[in-house]
Amino acid sequence: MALDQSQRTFGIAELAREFGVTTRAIRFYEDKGLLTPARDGQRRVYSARDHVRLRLIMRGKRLGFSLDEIREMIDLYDVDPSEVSQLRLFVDKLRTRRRQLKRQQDDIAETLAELDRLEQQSRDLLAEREGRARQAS
Amino acid sequence: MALDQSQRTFGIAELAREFGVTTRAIRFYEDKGLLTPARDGQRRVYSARDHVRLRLIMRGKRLGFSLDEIREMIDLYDVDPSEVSQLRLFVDKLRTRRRQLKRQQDDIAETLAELDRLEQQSRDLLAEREGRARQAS
DNA sequence: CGCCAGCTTTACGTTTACGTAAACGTCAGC
DNA sequence: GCTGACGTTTACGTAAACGTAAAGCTGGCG
Repeated sequence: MALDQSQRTFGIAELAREFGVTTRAIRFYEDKGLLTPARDGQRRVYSARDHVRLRLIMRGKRLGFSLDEIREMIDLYDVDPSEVSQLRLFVDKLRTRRRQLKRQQDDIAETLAELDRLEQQSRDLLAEREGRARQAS
Repeated sequence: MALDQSQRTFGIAELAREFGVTTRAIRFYEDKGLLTPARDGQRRVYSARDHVRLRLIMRGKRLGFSLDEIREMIDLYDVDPSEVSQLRLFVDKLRTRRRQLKRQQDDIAETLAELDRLEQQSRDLLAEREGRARQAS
């Protein structure tokens, strides 16, 4: 019952610093419906929920999703479970997203394997040159 | 010594069909230096190497990389191992790319975990409603 | 020969995701 | 009461990744 951390609010510059984006970007996300901060006069006040959402946005961006796709994903967290038909559609979206992410996992695995191969190759080459350099000295 | 599959060539429309992109996109990748097809008169002729490169391009796109980044990654396969300093720089790029990919792995793992949670939640809700529906009948 | 399918170049248009500048409000501190 | 830090809206600019005509070559087929 003490001070509840989840009740904190944030300023726009504060969020910008924490997540390494510009305030312009944060306002842009609001325009696109990804964030809906409260107002104190005309200043934006961000809740803990907005904070979470911004984290989700950044994660989505790192995965290469468009802001539209990210909004879809974020909105999944706020789905209203009252309508069954909506719930089925919701589960369907989950599946689609899951397939996409699994494909990304596979793509990453392949790429990492190739990077390993390339690194081993160049490591060998460097060692070989080191060896020859020692021979020549 | 029989017919070597790796010596095949491809037309632009053929590649477009196989990878599900437009010919416009393929030409665009050429403009950006990602592909360098040979010419037969003024027609483009794509080698097996170009075919591989296009596959790498598509994979990079699925991972959300920009064409510039993809070109950097692709060029890693063609690095000239003659200069040691270049080789060290090369290894450095490998590390950078690897870190980025590992971060993506983590992001995907987190997201998939949340999707699991959401799906379980909605599954429970649907089951509950099914139960109530049976009760009511 | 005409014509179509498939390729070519050139060039302007479009969407996404912000950057950047202008012009103004507001509050703390000297 | 002015300055400076921080915030606001409005609006034009821009880079990336193509889309979409427009207009022309070119090989084969009936």
